[in-house]
Amino acid sequence: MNTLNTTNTKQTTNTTNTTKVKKSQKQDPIRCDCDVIHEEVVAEVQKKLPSEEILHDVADLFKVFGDATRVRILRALAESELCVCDIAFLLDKTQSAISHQLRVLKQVSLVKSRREGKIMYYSLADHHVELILDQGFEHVTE
Amino acid sequence: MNTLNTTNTKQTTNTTNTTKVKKSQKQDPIRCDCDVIHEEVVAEVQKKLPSEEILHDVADLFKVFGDATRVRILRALAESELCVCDIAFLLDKTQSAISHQLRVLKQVSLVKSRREGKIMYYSLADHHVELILDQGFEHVTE
DNA sequence: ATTACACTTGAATACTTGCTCAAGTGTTCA
DNA sequence: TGAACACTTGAGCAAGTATTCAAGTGTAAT
Repeated sequence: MNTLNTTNTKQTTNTTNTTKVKKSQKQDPIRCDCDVIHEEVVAEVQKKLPSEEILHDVADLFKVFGDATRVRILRALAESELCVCDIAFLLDKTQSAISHQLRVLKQVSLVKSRREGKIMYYSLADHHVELILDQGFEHVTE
Repeated sequence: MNTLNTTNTKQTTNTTNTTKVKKSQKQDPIRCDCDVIHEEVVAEVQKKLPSEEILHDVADLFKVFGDATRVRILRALAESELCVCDIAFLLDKTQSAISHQLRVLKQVSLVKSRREGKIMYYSLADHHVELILDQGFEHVTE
């Protein structure tokens, strides 16, 4: 993220409150290859943007929801605890494929598991997961 | 998704209510390469699973949220309407990269745009977008 | 008209990722 | 102990994707 240095840049007087930033005055490292910056607004937004780390974590979380197989698994687990074989059967995929995906889901704490003999039972980690899912379904089926 | 045919499969009597499905009895096309199926539970879940199409749409929606650059754009637009150049500056990316991402966001109706002279102003399409975003941030920062 | 410029777009590339295959673990039961 | 099996794991591959680069639009001002 670039940082605005309002004191150094010349503010041209115009109606829409935009600023023409001379290329030579631009700070390093600037990759934005354009001139018009709405300085005040940008400075304000800049202050309110969450940290890079949190932004990334949020994206990673949504990334997990961004696969049809995983959404189906989560939707199924929202109905009932299931073993790997059950899920593989339901989704018509191999045990291995499901197991891989369950690992992903577990890494971001969306599902939890318990062992009973040879069988591993998976379920949703908490109710919050369902809330996020439902939000997605709501947006799609409107 | 495979379909259970409860009448055809033999139910073995055991404590955990699981069924051993003989490989020869399995329906086509079954790719699930395991034996234990909790028939009743699976049949119940099967009924409640949303359609393939909706599941896919939901995954596609979340997929859009599953990229750090797009999350940053959305977070920024949640604060204020911005032009492409503003966003490029804020995120330290090229106009082109931002423009590509804005197109993706527009395709799934997460942002809208208006032109004012040479400048295109982008903003969130509706409040619902913010809700989904907030859910993600809430889950991450707990 | 011509120039300037905010933005878009298509192709190419580097990177990511979901699945398969084969091998390995952990548990039960004879 | 050894066989059976539910599940996990790592490597490899095919498909998808974010960014860059270069060229192209649309608008305003001279």
